Amino acid sequence: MIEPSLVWFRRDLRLDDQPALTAAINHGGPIIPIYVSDDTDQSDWQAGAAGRWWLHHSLGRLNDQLISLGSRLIIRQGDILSQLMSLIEETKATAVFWTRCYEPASILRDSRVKAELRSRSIIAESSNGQLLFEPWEVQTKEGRPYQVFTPFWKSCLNRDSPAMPQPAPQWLPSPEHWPSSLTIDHLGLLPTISWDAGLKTTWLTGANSAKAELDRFLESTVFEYDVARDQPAQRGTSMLSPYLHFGEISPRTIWHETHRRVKEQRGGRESTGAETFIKEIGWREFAYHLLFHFPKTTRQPLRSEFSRFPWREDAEGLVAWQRGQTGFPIVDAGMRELWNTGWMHNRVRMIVASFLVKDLLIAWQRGAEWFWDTLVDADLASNTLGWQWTAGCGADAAPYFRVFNPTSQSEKFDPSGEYLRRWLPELRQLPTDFLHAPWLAPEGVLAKAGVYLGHSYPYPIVDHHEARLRALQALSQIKQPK
DNA sequence: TTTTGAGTTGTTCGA
DNA sequence: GTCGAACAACTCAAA
Repeated sequence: MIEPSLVWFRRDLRLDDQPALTAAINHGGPIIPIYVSDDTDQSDWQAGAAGRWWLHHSLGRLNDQLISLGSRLIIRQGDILSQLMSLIEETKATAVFWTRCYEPASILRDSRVKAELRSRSIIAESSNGQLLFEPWEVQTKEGRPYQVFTPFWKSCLNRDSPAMPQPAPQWLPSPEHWPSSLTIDHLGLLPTISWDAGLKTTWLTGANSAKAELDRFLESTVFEYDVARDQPAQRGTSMLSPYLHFGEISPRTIWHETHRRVKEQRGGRESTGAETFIKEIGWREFAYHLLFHFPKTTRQPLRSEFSRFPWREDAEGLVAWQRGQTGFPIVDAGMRELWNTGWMHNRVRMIVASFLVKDLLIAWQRGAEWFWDTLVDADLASNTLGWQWTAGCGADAAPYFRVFNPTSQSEKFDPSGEYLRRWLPELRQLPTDFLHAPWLAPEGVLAKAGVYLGHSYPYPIVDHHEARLRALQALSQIKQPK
């Protein structure tokens, strides 16, 4: 008889394309799925409030799925290694399988856990279920990590296609006796004051919902993706980011399903939309590649000259930005969408980020921290890449002169003002001509729409024209002397 | 070693 | 209103 093995779930909350689970099945013997919440962990970048909310619900969905296979999820809390050891002792398990995480703190923790387990003659195996390509496998001809996306992605596409996803098992062998388990509620992942109403109405968590969302997207949206993804009022993006972050869907599934659907519906004809979409998955890969090779970039600029950039301390500006009270409708709409739903449209993320970093000259790290706490898809790799890119201090840095104009971005990507009206009820009555820049509206128009600048909606907290010049000036300051 | 081409998402200005 | 050029210079990756 083969002793049980533990399948240690972390950010791979699914049962299909789940190599850790496959490894346990192949190993033989009963399988004990576990989740350990480490409340002793002091490392940087603990899951933020929105991410914890998502995790709570997703653990429930994973448990549901396991129950339907005759299994269940065992929940523990405490130091990882001691919890694993106590489970091993209790269940007589001789093997632990898990899917790799790539955050610097996770790598450190997992390699210690692996070494400790092996030193106790426990089988400890990790596998890749979260990325199309391992960060260390993709390298330049000189054997170095890539720092520019295009050659990185070209090199990825020249490699063998990612493996086909494995279907979920039909049934899981269970132990005679289950070890004790906490309830998910016990982990205290939900907020104590209920600010999560908007999250509840926006999201269905879990692997089944992820699959449904992918199907919806691949039905037709993906073929318009290259254009529609820039319209925040539309549902033109996949909205798969939180599922990807928690591993409720795997990038391999997205990759193969997308290619399959393009073949099916387009008979092999190329689809710019689908290609652009897969490229976005490529950006996620690139973010992990960079985080793996440059772990300090979560706090420090990749381009070192930016460590002397003259960022401003501006507590008031930061709060106005966080609360969606900057007086720039597109910025405020985005920040309120974020606060309400735990998500923000990609185009708007760029606009609000550019505004914080360039118009307010507030350090990108402050923005990254806010996103980290409020996004349900908060992902250390993507968040770091995104903010460094916007600030111009990261890989593929934006040219110094690329400063988003919030008004023209708004007019260009939300021409009808539908997105603005959705999130800014106090501006709903304004004619579209003045909606993107209410401070330019005549008194009479504002009064008729019930808008009282400085009262019902703020005046712009900066003059964008001046702020742009100030940002360009600040950037010129850090240019290499001579 | 040196050279060459290229680099996610923009804005403004002037013709 | 539309269009092309200018906006720094640098670094990366590959030949």
